Amino acid sequence: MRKISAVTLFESLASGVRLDIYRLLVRKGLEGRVAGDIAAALDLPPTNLSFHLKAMTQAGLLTVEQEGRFQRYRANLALMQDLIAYLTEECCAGNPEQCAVPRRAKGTVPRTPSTAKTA
Amino acid sequence: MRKISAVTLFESLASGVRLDIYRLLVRKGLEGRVAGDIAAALDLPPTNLSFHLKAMTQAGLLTVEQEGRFQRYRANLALMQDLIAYLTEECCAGNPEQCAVPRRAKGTVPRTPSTAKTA
DNA sequence: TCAATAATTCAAATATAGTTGAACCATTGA
DNA sequence: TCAATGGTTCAACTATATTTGAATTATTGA
Repeated sequence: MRKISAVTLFESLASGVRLDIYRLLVRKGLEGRVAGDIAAALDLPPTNLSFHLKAMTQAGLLTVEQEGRFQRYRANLALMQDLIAYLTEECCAGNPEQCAVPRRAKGTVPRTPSTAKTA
Repeated sequence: MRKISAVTLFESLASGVRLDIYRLLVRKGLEGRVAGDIAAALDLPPTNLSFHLKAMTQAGLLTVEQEGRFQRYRANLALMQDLIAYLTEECCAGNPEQCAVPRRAKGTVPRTPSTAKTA
């Protein structure tokens, strides 16, 4: 993960509206939700929702798939794993004994094949 | 973790400058760094650094301790654990088998006693 | 005591992000 | 075919964040 994408990802979560969108989609997992449902759930005007969904999708935090005239959005969980790894990379460099952060090799994602990067 | 603090934390990381500061301090672990060293390392004017350090400290992402006329800043690693847990709370609700996120009970931090919340 | 050092606060300026309604494009079903 | 539906884009506006230099506070060491 490069710095620019990390900043973009944090920007994607640094607003109440976008954090709500993300958490809603995390809860829904692979099912995701179509834009209209998200708008209804969060009581957002469609133009505003679209603005945020676009930003989040461009950041890679969400994926989108067309279903007829609906757009289905899903949270990209794998990318969140990468972001966490980036943040804690080199944590307590040289002093692993003082480090509270559970680490995993860079770029790996545990278990399921269902969250491959789709952005 | 409440939504308000999560948003504040993400805002704290949603800028190149602040992300650099945070990562620098994560690398330094318990040692941390004094403000002047951070300014030198990142080539920032002191007023601007101070602005960002204040925001990050108020968000709880950093802790600060006075040492004579120096201010020593450290990354609050425990809080980052909480933030990650908040994000993935209820991930894939009802469908844990499709969930790629490794989870831990809310509010817990693994291993070391050295990262107790100090903010 | 007092000049030097470390860092912060303040106010003004610039830059960036968020919101809105109107207009638009694509898909569907009658 | 074409009106209805789902969603996005655009342009204008509002709101918020970032940066800067000057002034300020606190601590230290001579």
